[in-house]
Amino acid sequence: MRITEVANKLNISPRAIRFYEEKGLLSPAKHRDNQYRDFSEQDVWRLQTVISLREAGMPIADIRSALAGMGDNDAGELQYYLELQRSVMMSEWLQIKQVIETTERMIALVKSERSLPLEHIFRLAEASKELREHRGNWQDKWDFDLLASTHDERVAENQGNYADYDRALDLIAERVRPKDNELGLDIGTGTGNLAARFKQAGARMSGVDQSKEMLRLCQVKHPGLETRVGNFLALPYLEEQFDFVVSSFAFHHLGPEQQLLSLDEMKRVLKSNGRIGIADLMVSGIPADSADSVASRSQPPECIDLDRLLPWFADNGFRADVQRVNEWLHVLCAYKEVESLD
DNA sequence: ATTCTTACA
DNA sequence: TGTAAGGA
Repeated sequence: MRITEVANKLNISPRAIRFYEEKGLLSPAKHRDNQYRDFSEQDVWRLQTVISLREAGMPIADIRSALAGMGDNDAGELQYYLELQRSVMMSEWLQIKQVIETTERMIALVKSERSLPLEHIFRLAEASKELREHRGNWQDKWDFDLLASTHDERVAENQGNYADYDRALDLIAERVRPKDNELGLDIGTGTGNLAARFKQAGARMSGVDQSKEMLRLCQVKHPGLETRVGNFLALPYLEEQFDFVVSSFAFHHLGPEQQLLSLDEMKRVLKSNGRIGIADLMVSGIPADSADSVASRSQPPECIDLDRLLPWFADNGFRADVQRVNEWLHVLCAYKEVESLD
């Protein structure tokens, strides 16, 4: 196929194709006499991959390394990158939604009073700045795969805590009480240990993880789970999809602010009467003069501060209760508060 | 008529 | 990446 034909079929300009070639993303054969490019099916397929990844906002340089990692015509790898694309688009969509919301508030302000507070303008500016910078966030997602290969070993090493780990997973399943055919989401599902418990109880489970390697292992262990590559702060699902959202030993990886954002995300994908269950390392009542006492406390490297988390549940109409498994390990369950009609 | 390369916006 | 120019 000649370049114009390919360009028309893929809806891009010939110039773009030559540009990608110049950047080392393609290397179509060229005719001996006239130097006309001749695109094989494989070339076209590869080019389509480039286009898809570009549309997801991936920089040329990253596409090059991604393509280097996968052979030609590798559908499995492409699926992963397309899932990554969905994940990124979801996250951009959320940010756009925020910009729309602040814009609407500004419109309302301009309507009522004619003044427009300066701080709102700044807020809008920062929001769109984040949106622009977001296209550079691909790099973060690469590193997680390095951890994945080690994951199984680390879990195996954790035998000391394994009893409690298992007990916590049982406990969370017991508290959330999945019913037959309910839809559930496991965030940071890893190799699917927690999700599998809920699936056995009759629920239809989806699992999100940042690492494709992790999900690959998960698919092998639990073929019945639907898995998606995604971020805790931008779950790759639409609103009100799930009856419950659960997570184990993943939440503490987030910073304090991110934990709250993540709860917002959980609420977004939850149905109106949805439940939340979290099993993780948690502490409460850290003394105000924390500097000394925290240092003196023994183990927790990263830990969830319940005093920060619990107010969120109250503010968002959840009734939360915490059950202690051991000194650090807790199980937090939250149910939608039922309006009392008296 | 098409495509190619190169330079520049 | 788009556009323009000059050649094959």
